Amino acid sequence: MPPRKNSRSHNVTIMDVAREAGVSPTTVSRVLNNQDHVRPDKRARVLTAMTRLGYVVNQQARSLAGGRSHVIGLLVHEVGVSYTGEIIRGIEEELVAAQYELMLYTTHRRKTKESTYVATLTRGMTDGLLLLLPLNPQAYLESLHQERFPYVLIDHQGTNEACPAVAATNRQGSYDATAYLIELGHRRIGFVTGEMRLGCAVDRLDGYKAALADHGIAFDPALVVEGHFQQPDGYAGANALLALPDPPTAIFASNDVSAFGVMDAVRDHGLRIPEDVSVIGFDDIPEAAHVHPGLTTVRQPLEQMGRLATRMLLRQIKDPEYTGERIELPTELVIRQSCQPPRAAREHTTVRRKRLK
Amino acid sequence: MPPRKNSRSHNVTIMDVAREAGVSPTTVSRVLNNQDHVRPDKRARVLTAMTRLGYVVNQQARSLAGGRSHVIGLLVHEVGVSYTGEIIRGIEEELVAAQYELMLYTTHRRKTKESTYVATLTRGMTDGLLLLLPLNPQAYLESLHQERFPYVLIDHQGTNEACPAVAATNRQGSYDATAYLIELGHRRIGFVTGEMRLGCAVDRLDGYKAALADHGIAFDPALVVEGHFQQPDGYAGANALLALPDPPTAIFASNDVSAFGVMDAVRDHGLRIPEDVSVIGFDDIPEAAHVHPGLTTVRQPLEQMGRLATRMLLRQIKDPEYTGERIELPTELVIRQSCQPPRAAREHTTVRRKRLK
DNA sequence: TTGAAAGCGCTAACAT
DNA sequence: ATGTTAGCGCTTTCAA
Repeated sequence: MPPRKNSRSHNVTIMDVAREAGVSPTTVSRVLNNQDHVRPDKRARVLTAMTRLGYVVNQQARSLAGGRSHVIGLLVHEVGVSYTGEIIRGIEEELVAAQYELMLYTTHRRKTKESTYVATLTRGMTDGLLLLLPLNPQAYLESLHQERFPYVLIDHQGTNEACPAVAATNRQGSYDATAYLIELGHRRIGFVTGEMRLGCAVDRLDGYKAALADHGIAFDPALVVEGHFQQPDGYAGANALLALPDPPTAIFASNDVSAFGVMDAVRDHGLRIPEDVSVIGFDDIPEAAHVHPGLTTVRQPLEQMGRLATRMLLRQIKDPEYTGERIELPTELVIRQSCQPPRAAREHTTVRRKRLK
Repeated sequence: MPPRKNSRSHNVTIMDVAREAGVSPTTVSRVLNNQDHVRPDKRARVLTAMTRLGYVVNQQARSLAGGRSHVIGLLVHEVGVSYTGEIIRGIEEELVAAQYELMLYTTHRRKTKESTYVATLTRGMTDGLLLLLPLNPQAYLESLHQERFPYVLIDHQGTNEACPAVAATNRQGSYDATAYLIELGHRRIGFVTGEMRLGCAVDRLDGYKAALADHGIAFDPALVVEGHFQQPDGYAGANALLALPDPPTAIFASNDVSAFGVMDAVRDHGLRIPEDVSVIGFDDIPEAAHVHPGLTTVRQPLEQMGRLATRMLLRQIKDPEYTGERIELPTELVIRQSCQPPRAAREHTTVRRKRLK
């Protein structure tokens, strides 16, 4: 049996490559790192030797010697949801291009105090950190900032600090969705909030209120129910909304997942979507297109957010001068089949049409 | 400004700890690795020194020196779906206990040939690999096996090789679900398959057929439609099934996600669940409980599968003699609200009841 | 443009 | 039970 890998067996090292190519290990290292001061022909010889020998760089040694680890960490709250999946897809794409690997950390994993946690993360294992929608990033940020460790916040703009982050135009997106509903003729629009400790949830509620105000519709607190971005929240919220003496003709859920809950509740009330109640979501996760009727929603460019954040992080890693920036990507209203004018407006339209004839 | 971490700044090393504790670096290393032959009092002194100095182990150095990297890799086909999320949850739990980190690899990321890919994975970065439902694991397995690199297959039993794997009793689970439907009185049961290149999909179809046969119901190929575990497959499949001259009274989807598609289709036909059509799924992902009506399904212990696989992998890493095993975890029928006896049977029951009176 | 040499922080023989 | 020593594979001064 061949010796087990990772034991004391001999791997192909830059020494071997150097010998094969007739150069020094240093030169091989230079080629490896795409540095200058290597004559093209030597570079070529090194490259050939590498492929011939099947050389694979040892990241451990590389980073131990003071180079980069070529690994970035992703601190994520919840894996296994489309929202996260889409963002990771974007991250991975950039990482492949940059020859980087991804270390996955879930926030709920440890009970140890944050400082130690971050210390572990930053201690050589990774060159930088991507923080995906952390509930309370302050704990990490402080330590990260102090150590001048590269990081980028994804979809988190609620903090006052001027830290590197990429998010979407939550307020505007929410405004657009609400305005769309209003323009369809809806006047009583229910709203299911997201986790209000999150900036994006607050922004979405703000956008809703702003659109109402701009269209001269009084804000009715009774039409707002609190949720936490989960499907059951949408279900419960819509049930409450539909039980109102004067129920809404449309319901806006702060994310697609809770919109699915809303759809279930509407149907459980024996009502149809969109004939009886219009439903609109936020995010445009893949399921939004797969559900029936197709969910009209506000598209967040999740994948692109992941990409941009990664690019920003990578740039920080390469260039210590660059400290990142705050980017807001535009949202976009994706119209599918879950919304239409309310009954009253439709009848009105019919009447008008008849008159026109 | 403090120097940027990971640059040439001085980190606390075992040398520092050794000095502080008045022992040799080796002893510190022994404490670090929970090895024997260290007197309790010295161990205590080392531990104190560590916390006092805020020592954090450097994994890179550790694995470079021939020890373990304390990282395992997870090769996953699709992140961002509950199925994967649940399994990862289980993996993480075990990893935390073992002080291991998780490296995430997605199968679609690279176009480079598999051998190089695996070489990269196995080259020191990770101590072992978890393969989550790879479509064609052969490419990896061969190389892995050859290098005697620790790995465990999760939810993949279709290969003939006797390789370490943990899966669920797909065939039995499917049998149970079908039998349940039959016992409710259903005779025409539609079946939406999964991705048939996957062993688990084949097993589930087998279980369906076996249950039919055992209950003296002829297998009708017209009642089986092919899918790929996706929601639109369930939708299309159910549409086809319901358009049949003699449509099924119940539909069994090979996984919950496609069952959601089935539910949509049933409702789009103006039919109710479970009054008109019963629907049953497979997996028991969290959404199955959040949907309305609650989806009756076959529970796969996903989280536990992740845990067991991880434990098996960790054991392989620690003990080179142990080469792993094949484990099948039992599935369990979770009854919610999406199934009930078919109309005919219900009427029949009513009649019988009346007679009994 | 190239190479020699000195570590990075740790583990693992091999002493003792 | 503990310490000494020699690397692991690479990057990085520094010198040529």
